[in-house]
Amino acid sequence: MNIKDASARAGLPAKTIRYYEEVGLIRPLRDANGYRAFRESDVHKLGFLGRARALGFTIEDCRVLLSLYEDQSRASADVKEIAQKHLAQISDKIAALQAMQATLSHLVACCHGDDRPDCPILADLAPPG
Amino acid sequence: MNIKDASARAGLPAKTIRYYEEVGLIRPLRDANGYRAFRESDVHKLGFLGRARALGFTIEDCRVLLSLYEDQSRASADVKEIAQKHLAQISDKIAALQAMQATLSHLVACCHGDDRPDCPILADLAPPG
DNA sequence: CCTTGACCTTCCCGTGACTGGAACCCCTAT
DNA sequence: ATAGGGGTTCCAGTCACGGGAAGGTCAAGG
Repeated sequence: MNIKDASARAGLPAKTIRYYEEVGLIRPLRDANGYRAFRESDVHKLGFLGRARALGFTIEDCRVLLSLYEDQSRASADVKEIAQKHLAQISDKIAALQAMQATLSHLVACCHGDDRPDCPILADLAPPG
Repeated sequence: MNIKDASARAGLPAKTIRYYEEVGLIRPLRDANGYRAFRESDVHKLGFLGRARALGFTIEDCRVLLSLYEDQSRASADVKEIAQKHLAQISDKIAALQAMQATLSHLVACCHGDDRPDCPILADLAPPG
């Protein structure tokens, strides 16, 4: 299977697939003409990677998750730990964004938003003094 | 005022200040020895930039906001529009992160997390079929 | 006068996870 | 022979800096 079909099957851009090979997440075979030859197992891995990335795992997390996935003697605790750390980071990001959201939505609500220069948003951004 | 004092006053790393000059957000004077000479107005702008960045505005947003800030004849509607667009992006990011959070926290709760290989997290990441 | 150490300068590389594009090769159909 | 639609590599750019090297400047102390 060439890269375009693998791309369609995995739902990932060809560029992304080449990148995943570059960083060593997959190792497709090569045809005599140099074209990548994807096996079912490669497409399967790409699907795994696409889902893991969609959940926000980093490439390095994906590397570990993939190796755990393929290790039949893994401990589920190892997977859970990675997921929990990632969850904590997600929570941190959400909290930071919600803080921005709170401040900004308040300021936006206060700004009359017409052609007059008076603006509480800029007033808040200005340093005190 | 040299860069270290400006850094302390503005609460921004010296590296960041140099970067802001590089991208044209500030234009400090130069002493005869080539050192940057920060005026009060420069420090003031840096404070503005630090706050705007803390609210998640991009550098390009900051550039526009700063010009509006210094334009006494601005229309508050212009400021409000930028803030509203930014707010929309923040909301999108929060929603995406919350979706990840929901999926992941469910999977984490389902994973017993011991030394057995059975793991619903990996099972969910695996493509169907 | 010399040295030390804390400043300052510019310049270049690295970050994460790709994306776009150039330049070029391969294969099939017309 | 050529046109097109694959494929390949490699380089540059993204965003907002941070790290670190190489070297200039300045005030204080011996």
